[in-house]
Amino acid sequence: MESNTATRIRETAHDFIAERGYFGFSYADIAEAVGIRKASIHHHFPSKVDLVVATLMEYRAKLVEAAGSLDSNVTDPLQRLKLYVQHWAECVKNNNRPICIAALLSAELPALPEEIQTEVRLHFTYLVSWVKATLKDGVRHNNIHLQNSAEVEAQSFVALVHGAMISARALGSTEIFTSITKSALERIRPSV
Amino acid sequence: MESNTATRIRETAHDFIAERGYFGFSYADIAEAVGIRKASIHHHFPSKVDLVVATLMEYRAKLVEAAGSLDSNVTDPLQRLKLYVQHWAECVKNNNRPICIAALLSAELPALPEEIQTEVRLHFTYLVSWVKATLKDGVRHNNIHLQNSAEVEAQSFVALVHGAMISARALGSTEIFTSITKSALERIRPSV
DNA sequence: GCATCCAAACCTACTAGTAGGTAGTCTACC
DNA sequence: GGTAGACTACCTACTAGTAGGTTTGGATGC
Repeated sequence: MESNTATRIRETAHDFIAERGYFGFSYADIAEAVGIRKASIHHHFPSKVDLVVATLMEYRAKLVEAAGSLDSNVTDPLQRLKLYVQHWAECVKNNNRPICIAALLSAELPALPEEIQTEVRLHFTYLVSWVKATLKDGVRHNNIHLQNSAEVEAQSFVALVHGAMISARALGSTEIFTSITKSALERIRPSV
Repeated sequence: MESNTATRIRETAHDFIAERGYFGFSYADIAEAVGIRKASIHHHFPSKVDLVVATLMEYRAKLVEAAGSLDSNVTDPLQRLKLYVQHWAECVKNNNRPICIAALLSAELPALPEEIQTEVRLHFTYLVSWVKATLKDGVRHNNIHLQNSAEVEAQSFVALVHGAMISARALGSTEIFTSITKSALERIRPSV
């Protein structure tokens, strides 16, 4: 099992990536935030690539878990997407990792090491596939109404949420994130 | 008037920012790409902040010019938005600065110097206002159909385009950008 | 109960290399 | 002869990463 310190290092890395991207933080920054020495981070994560890959793997595992939990606990597919969006609205509002780190890392993707690129791609693939499955489930139950193929609608939904995070950060406005995503959810709601 | 070298430095900076973000490139990288020495860049742009601010100012000036040109040369508002999207589709396809640098910098905004944050915000404000005005113009001429307020629709449009750039980069697919934006334009087209 | 051993965790002190930035010099041209 | 633009040579601060020693907290043997 992963030690407490390793977890704290990983969580701090997540915080920094969400705030600054891959090149925007150093082992020294993490060492100071966690309250240990730089060399101790290397003990847990030999290289920066190892640390970021571990962070992304944990991040994706949490997504898979949360999505699975929604799937089995919330019967209404539209409601599942609403809860997904609501989660991010909370993050934006509280300025607590208000951006998906996979989306942020994707922005600087060509400059990132191959192993990290792979993890970022896996996150996008999974996220889109979950949204697509949820949309399809909604269509099947007459709970969601689509104007396009589930594939394109899922891609659009993911892109819109990521874009909304970025706009919210640019303009320092939680309101922007909530209004954009609210209107997106309204659009796929069946008109009774 | 700005010297040829200064322009080349600025253009190269734009390339690097679009590829790697603010922290992902150095004066040494630019010096090598342009074919001069590091110190010569400092002659034209004393600090990295100066360089990036100048790059963003030029970028915004180009946007204002292009938008003004569309406004006066293309009467059809929906067509203006189509051409805007098409411009980006070309960039994505040719891998030529395939991401809006304001959107990319916005992702790492909290870590950026104040002067750069200001320029990023100005870009977003202008872009949303132009899209909003174009949407309103389309509604007035029965050329565009909106389900929400022009403000929210403009915010959503900008967010969707930025998110589509990021998804395209993540999955290495031009196709994703075009299909997402195409469906967005279809949605605001009046159903005859 | 207590010495011994071991490994994980953490440390200090260091490396080579790179970051942004500066001082001062040379050259070409109006 | 002044200025723009480029240069060499340098600075300090920081980067990721390493070498090697110290502390810590069990498990084991007697």
